[in-house]
Amino acid sequence: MQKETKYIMEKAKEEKKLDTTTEEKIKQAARKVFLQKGYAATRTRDIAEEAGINLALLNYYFRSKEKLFDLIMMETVAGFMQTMGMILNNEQSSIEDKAEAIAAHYIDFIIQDPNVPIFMLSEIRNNVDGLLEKFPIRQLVSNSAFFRQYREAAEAGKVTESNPLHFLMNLLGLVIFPFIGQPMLQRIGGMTDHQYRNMMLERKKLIPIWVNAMLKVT
Amino acid sequence: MQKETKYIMEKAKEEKKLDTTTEEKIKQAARKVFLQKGYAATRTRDIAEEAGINLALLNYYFRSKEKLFDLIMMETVAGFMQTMGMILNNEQSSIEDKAEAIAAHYIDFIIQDPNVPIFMLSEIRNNVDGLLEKFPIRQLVSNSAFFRQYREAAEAGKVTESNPLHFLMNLLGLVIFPFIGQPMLQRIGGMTDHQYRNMMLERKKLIPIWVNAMLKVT
DNA sequence: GTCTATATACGGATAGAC
DNA sequence: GTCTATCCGTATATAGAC
Repeated sequence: MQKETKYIMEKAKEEKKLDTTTEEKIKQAARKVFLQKGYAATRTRDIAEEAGINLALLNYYFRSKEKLFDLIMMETVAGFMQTMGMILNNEQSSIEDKAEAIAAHYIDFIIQDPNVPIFMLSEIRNNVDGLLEKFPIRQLVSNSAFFRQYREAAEAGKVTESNPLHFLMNLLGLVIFPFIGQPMLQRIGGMTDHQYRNMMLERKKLIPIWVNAMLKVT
Repeated sequence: MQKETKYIMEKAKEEKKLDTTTEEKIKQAARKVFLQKGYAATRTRDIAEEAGINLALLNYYFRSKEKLFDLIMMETVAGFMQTMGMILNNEQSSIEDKAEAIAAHYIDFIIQDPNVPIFMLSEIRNNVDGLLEKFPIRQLVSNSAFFRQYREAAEAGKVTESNPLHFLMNLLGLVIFPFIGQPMLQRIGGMTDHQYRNMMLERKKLIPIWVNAMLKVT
């Protein structure tokens, strides 16, 4: 009876309070600091302070700064790619639908977590070694329903540029660049954070229109 | 007579040999390493080694790592903005001409120095304090001939989206994003460096067509 | 101006008490 | 699991000889 009570309490601790676990607090703090400052510029002490824990606990739970970073990086890239794969491989939706879905999803996504793009792109540049190799990019993207649909449309003369990679980089550029260029672009526009955010939300409707127009021109 | 000879020699040293000066060698090395790895990840020893000079000379000429970085950063941003200002403030050229000029110039420019965009954008993110404040952005961009022309065209119903900032961020996104996303995009396409470079060169012609199409749609 | 040697500080990581 | 105290490598910067 006493044993059973103890067991239940431990289970509750593991499952219900998972978000307030020390380990989890460290991970969340690490995510915040790493995404803000990048790997090289963050000190393990910053993370400990942000998490409100003792520095030694970071090494106790995650062994090293690098291992903790790799974990955060993997989760972040995975979180980013997952939806991409879902959308691009939807056999039911058209090319236009997919573009709209990507714009809508990623604009909302990045507004929630604005540092994700610049973080991923600048860390991948250094981590040339083999971070991307751990993700099934060719399966998820190159061999996607989208790429097949696009090639078919090009052969049928329904789109004018035959390379689907141009289309994908255009779409992602229109969605992502305004966020990574925000410090500069917002200053050019003389806008508040709120105004800039609204402009990004506008683009959920505008980008599908623009990319559809791009599909039809010589 | 002796004085004059000495003067001539010093002048020659200053003007002709300027590129092989120790000071200049350090600057060039610093530029290379900073742009590749970012401020936090570069060590002054890396720069000294790259320049083939003694570490102490770096501090002798530039006082500190941070001062040297600030110099490189300022020159890089200035070099980037200068042509932008020239193109946007050309009273003779049309909106379409300007888009074409920007695409052509910056694609060539970034191919020569591929790290410039991700370097600028990721360092500006940290340097929130006041790097951009040192540049006359509003004068160069917000009050440019381009912004005026665009607003006039919008009023005359010749372009469908009335905010020139949308147009500018679209154009820059189409030009710049494929470079900062290269590690990911090149992998998706399964391309060699050479093939990717050719694709970027293609875009000098394609981007003007695309942005013109975007100008005309609802 | 350029070198060697070194001061000084900082950051990652661990030992060991509780 | 969590803390304090500390070790140790490394990075910036300078002192001082040449």
